[in-house]
Parts: sequence; C-alpha cells; structure tokens
Amino acid sequence: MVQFVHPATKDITLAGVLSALADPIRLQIVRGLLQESGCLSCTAASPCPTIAKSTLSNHFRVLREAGLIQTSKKGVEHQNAVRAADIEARFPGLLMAILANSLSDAPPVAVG
Amino acid sequence: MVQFVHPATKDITLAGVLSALADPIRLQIVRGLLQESGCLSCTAASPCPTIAKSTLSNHFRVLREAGLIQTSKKGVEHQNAVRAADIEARFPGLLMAILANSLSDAPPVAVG
DNA sequence: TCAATAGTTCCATACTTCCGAACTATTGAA
DNA sequence: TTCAATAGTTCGGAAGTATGGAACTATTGA
Repeated sequence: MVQFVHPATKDITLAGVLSALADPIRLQIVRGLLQESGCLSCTAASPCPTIAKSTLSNHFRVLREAGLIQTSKKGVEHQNAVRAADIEARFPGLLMAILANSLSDAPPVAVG
Repeated sequence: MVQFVHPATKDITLAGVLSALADPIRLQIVRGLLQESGCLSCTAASPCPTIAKSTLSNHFRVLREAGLIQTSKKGVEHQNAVRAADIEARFPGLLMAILANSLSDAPPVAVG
C-alpha cells in the first residue's frame, strides 16, 4: 500500500510552494479544493478532463511534496485537502495573496 | 542593438510571476534590486559570483519577460529595476507577500 | 473469483535549464 | 581609426523535467 510522505510544516519551502503554484493546472487544483471546502479525489479535483491520469498523478505528487496538500487514502480513492493552516503558519499571507490574484489572472472566472 | 521587450502591465501573468520567482536565484535578484532601491547592472545584481554569465543573462530574460523587471541599456551596462508599481497594480499584495516570506525562507540574508 | 475503478510507476519523447564558447555592442586609450 | 577591455547575448550540447500511453497495484462490489 502506498503511504504518502508529507513534509513537516517547517520543511515547506517558498521555492517549492511557488513552483508548485506556478503551474496553472496545479493552481486550479488548489483553488478547486478550497472552493469545495474540503476533500476531493484526484479526478474530482482535476480542472480539465483531458489531462492524462499519469500527468494528474504527477501534479498531485508535486503539490504533496511542496506541502500544499494532504493526501489520505479512503477506499479506492484518495482524499486531498489543502494544508491551508500549515501554509499560513509557514508563510503568512502568501497563499491568500496568490489565490486572491488568481481570479484576475484566469479569464474564465469573473472578477468579483 | 538589442532592445528589450517588456510586457504591458495587463499582460503580466500570475503563472509567469510565480514561476520566475520560484527560482531562488531570481528571487534573490529581485530582493537585491529592491534593497538597493533602484537600478543595478546584471552582474552587480547577481547573488552569487559563480553563476555563469549565460545563466545569469537567461535569469534576467525570464524576469524581464515575466514583467518583474525593467531593463534599459546605459552604456556598456544594463540597468535593471523591479517593476514594483506595475506588479502591485496587476496583482495587489502579491510581491510583498512573496518577498516578506522570502526572509524566513532564505537564511543567508538578514532581515532589514 | 472476476470486473471495474482510482491512482501509481515505467518508459519514451519533448521541452527546459545550465554552462562554456563564440559573438555583439559600447567605452576608452593609443 | 584601431585595439583591448568590459557587459551581455546567443548558440549548442549535456543534464534535468514534464507529458502521456501502457502496464501495474489496491480496493470495492457483484
């Protein structure tokens, strides 16, 4: 059984977080997880159905290793949740600043 | 003569900014430029003397194309300045959130 | 036991990044 | 003008990274 390695909060790096969120797909995954206010499976959290499973799996691995999400296995699915509190503790204001500005960056979503 | 292409403020993308700053060297370049409160040449802004010229040139190109810095030619040197106001206008709070947290991430530089 | 589903791992291809070497542009001196 | 020095850019190859298809593992449910 695959058990996931998550970095401790203190081991989360700024470079890791930024490079993880620099990919639009991963940024949308994080936004989706937060909007759904909790856990989603990998496929449910995918922002685009045409992405290959292996690619998606890789994106989740990057997010996990960057410390952005927590993954736990529940039955056949994986449950993913954003480690919002950990990120906030490590880099105060960072995640919110990025997510708030992701609205004005992504054309499909209307600016509030 | 090489003339530099800088994106308009509205064309600056979040992904571009994040991926540019996800590299520790580029992040340190931006921090250095801001600390020096103005313009620096490429070599003067280099955080590490062992980086190859070509690599450094590439980092500056990435920062320029991401809209993070403005480069102008002055004699034999290039003058680089952070487009802080443009970034702030495009993504309010983003650059400050990243730079503020870069202090807790990068041990070598003292907090100002 | 078998089929279906959710993810992971492996591999080949395509794209990036890094550096040294060669090049361009400007300055300043002879 | 010519030559050397300096600051960056561009080119090309080696090493690393991303993508997606195929094969694999783990769990569920019939």
